[in-house]
Amino acid sequence: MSLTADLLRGYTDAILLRLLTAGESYGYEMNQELARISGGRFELKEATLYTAFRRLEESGCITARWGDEKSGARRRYYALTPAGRERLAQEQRAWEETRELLDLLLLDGASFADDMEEDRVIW
Amino acid sequence: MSLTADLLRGYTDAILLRLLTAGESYGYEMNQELARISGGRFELKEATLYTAFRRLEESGCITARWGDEKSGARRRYYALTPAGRERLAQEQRAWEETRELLDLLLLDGASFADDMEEDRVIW
DNA sequence: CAACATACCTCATCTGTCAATGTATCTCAT
DNA sequence: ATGAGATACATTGACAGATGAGGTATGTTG
Repeated sequence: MSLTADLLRGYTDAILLRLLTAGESYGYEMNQELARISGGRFELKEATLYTAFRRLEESGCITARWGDEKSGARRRYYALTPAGRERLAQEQRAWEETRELLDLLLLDGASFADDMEEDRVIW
Repeated sequence: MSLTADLLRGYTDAILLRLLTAGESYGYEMNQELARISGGRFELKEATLYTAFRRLEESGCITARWGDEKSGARRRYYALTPAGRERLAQEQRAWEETRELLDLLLLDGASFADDMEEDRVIW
């Protein structure tokens, strides 16, 4: 099972913001970077990627500029804004909370089948 | 920020399956149980809850039966099927993978701003 | 009797992801 | 030089899951 953005739905924006904390970059490169970092496990579909950039630009989390490439395809460079950094920090906190909750709801107390009748409460 | 299913999008089904490993239950009770377990942090909207049950029933992960309550509102009891257990196990594995990936992409290597020029690779 | 809790259900809408498709430039092997 | 493949961005329409708003019905309690 290869991980696509559907499982991380809602965190695409945060992931991109996080990447940009390393400095300005552009879509294609960022997606390659994601593939590299994740050991090939994760990559964004292009449509997902570029809609995310629009969203982030419109909400003031990133700014965009066209690069002045002398050769090769044109590139659109993105950079974090202060609002973007704030948003990232907030999403990171949300992730940590979500992670704990899902750990609790999905994984903790592994064995508790047929325990309902007893006083022993698993959760 | 109160956690709703939108942040855990896609894991609603797994959460319900997990609850049912403790034995047969019905929608309203399961939602209360979720609120209790999560210390009030999490609850499913009713529409989300019941669409999830439909989905799970259609995909053969749970079975449903009407309770024979002598008094009070009628209840629809759900129970895990073998397919449901298998599905849960699979979703649990998916969650663990997703969790590690998001930790990596969102949290690890906290300080690396302006390091792009150097050979020192953060990720 | 009114309010509230219990308990289930459906419909319309919104959001994020994605497949498909299109554009354009450059490199490299044949 | 021609065709394949990589680079790089963009748009469209479809789809799935979550939710707000509304509905039904019963039982309890002030």
